[in-house]
Amino acid sequence: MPKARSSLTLSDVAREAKVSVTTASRALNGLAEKYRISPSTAQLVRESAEKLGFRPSQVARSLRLKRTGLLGIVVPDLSNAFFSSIARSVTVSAESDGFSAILADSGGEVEKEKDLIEQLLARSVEALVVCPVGQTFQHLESVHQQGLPLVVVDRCQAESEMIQVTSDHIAGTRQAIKLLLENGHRRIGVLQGLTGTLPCDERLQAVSDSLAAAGIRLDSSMVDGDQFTYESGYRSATNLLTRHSDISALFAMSTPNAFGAYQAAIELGLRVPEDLSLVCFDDVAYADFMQVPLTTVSQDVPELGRLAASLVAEQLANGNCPTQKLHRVPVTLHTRSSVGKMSPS
Amino acid sequence: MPKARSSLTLSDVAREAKVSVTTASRALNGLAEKYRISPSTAQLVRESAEKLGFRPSQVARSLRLKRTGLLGIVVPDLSNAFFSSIARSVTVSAESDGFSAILADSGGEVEKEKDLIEQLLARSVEALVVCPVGQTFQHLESVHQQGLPLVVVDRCQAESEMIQVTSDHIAGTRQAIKLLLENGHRRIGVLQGLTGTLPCDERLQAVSDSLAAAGIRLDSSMVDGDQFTYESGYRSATNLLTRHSDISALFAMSTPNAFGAYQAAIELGLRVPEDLSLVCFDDVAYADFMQVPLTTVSQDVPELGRLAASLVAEQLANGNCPTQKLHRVPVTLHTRSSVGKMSPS
DNA sequence: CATAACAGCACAATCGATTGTGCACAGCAT
DNA sequence: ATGCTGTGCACAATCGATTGTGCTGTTATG
Repeated sequence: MPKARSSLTLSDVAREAKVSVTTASRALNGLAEKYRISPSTAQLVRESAEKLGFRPSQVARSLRLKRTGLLGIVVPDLSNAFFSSIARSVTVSAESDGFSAILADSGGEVEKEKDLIEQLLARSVEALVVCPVGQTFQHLESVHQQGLPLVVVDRCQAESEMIQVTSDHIAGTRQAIKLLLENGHRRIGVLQGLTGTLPCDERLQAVSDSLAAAGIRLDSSMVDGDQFTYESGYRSATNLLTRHSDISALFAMSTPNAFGAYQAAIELGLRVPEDLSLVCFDDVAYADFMQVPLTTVSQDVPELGRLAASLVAEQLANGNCPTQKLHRVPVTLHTRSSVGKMSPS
Repeated sequence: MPKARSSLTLSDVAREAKVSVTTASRALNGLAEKYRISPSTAQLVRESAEKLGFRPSQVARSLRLKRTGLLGIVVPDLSNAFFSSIARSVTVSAESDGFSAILADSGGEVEKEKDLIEQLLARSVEALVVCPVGQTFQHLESVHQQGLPLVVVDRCQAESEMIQVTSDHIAGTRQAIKLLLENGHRRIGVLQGLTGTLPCDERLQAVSDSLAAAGIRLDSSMVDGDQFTYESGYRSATNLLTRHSDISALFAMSTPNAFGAYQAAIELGLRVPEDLSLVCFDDVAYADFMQVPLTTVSQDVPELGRLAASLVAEQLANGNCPTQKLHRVPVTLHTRSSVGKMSPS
């Protein structure tokens, strides 16, 4: 019965096998041949280790080998399905590469994020996957310049040498706006997420460009909101819809934004999609069971995580940066019933 | 400009300040008085450290101090909102206690779970929070007996000396069944989750007891399913509803189970709640925006995590086990519209 | 003037594992 | 009998930080 006492060290195994720690170490690490340990001795060591239930201290190995086998993940909010899904794919990938993942939740605060990254560096993580709060990047650039493998996910920074992964916000937004235009909508409002972040900025720009291509100018009074939250969606939708009674469609930058808008519409006596069409970025769980199944531009979230993990693995293996810096993951338009044809007024 | 080169050690700081490593260590750890380091020297050391951007190696400290400041968390599926929410509260609590959390995803496989726990032990985590797959506990008992602070969450084991946290499944189930009975339902089917787990078993027993108290016997043919998944819910609901055409209500053990059942009902031409009432354990995001807002028994998931974290903290602080072993967190019945009155046939 | 008393700091061992190198002994040839 | 080649294993340094104890110089006291 291998009672793994926590204080079981290699020297215990060595004593049991009546050999030196050196020999024990080599036998257990499969270096018997290289260091001419006789097969019988090696076998004896392995049996002793097994018998005692020995498990080498990763702390000691880490110190000696300068390899911790640790990966750091920082996300703004683990209770958000988007981030927990990323955390999951990164964690699982890391595990299959023999790494363990330290997960940290920044709560959406930049200062906390900096703090957590410092802590992770102090723990000698070998790589870092960060979903940054997204409005400052200095601390991340600095990590990158120190040569630590780093992958930024989702809220990237335009113009950077860092390895980054995010969705194809522009293509996704274009598809959504195209759908609205095809259904006759000309007065389209935008519910923004956290401003200053790349996903938000790119989507807004793409809305503007798509509309411009159709000869429509996106007035800034048609844009509102500043968070990816339900509350922000509710407030900004209320603002837009009361300010412009002719708005026939809303483009929401997140699912919570969209539900906030939906609630606002209900309270204003507007029916979806009859009086107001709604499209949003990010998918909804059980969308088909909603009162009004939302048309969405869904991101391939697991793929974002997997790609991030494989980019980390690549850097760890090759020791150098991949040449491509900014990686885009395709998105998918899910057409459901929240978009209606504009009634000829 | 504190360029934190990864290979910056205490001896670099010592050299910069022209003192010994010993003195540098003591100055930086606030032990200046205890070891009679002059205030000016201490100040000098601190400034040198600051100037160089020194960050002590946690690996080396861990080895020397036998304290890693690491906490292990194991969950079956991080992409499941229930577990990611638990992971979040545990992680956040750990962070505020100066710990870092290593998160591991067992994918619902017992063998993987064992493996991951072994790895965490090898990394010298100081405590473990585990949401086990839930059908075997030997490996967990063994960890507990080794004296490592361990808290089991959700799928507990009845009759154990381990510290465990779970919801009050019995009270929750009673409320749900009471609601159904009050609405005149007598033929109630049960959609089971993973059998052999405490949540599943307790809920089933509670259904049986509640019905018995009303003079109704729960026949085993009224119970079906074996997973907490959508598919299991769909299959078992289809089975039950085709087998017993007189079933007027279903008690589902999870949200996915309930949605599977809802889909099955639709396909069988049954309306909810007119033809079939539906209650489930676990809450739904945006429940009010569903076609049929589900009546649920919602668990206080963040509280499960917080309680687990505080039980860990207590063990870490006192070095001894809390006297109460099995902790129950209250649940809340959310009455929505998926339960209807039984029409007098 | 001598010596105790104390302030201020450094030496060296330690945590547990890894690794370059050296030592002892066997077998073989000269 | 001496030297040489291998085989099989152990010594000791190392990773970076912590800590009990010892050493040096200054000041105070008799």
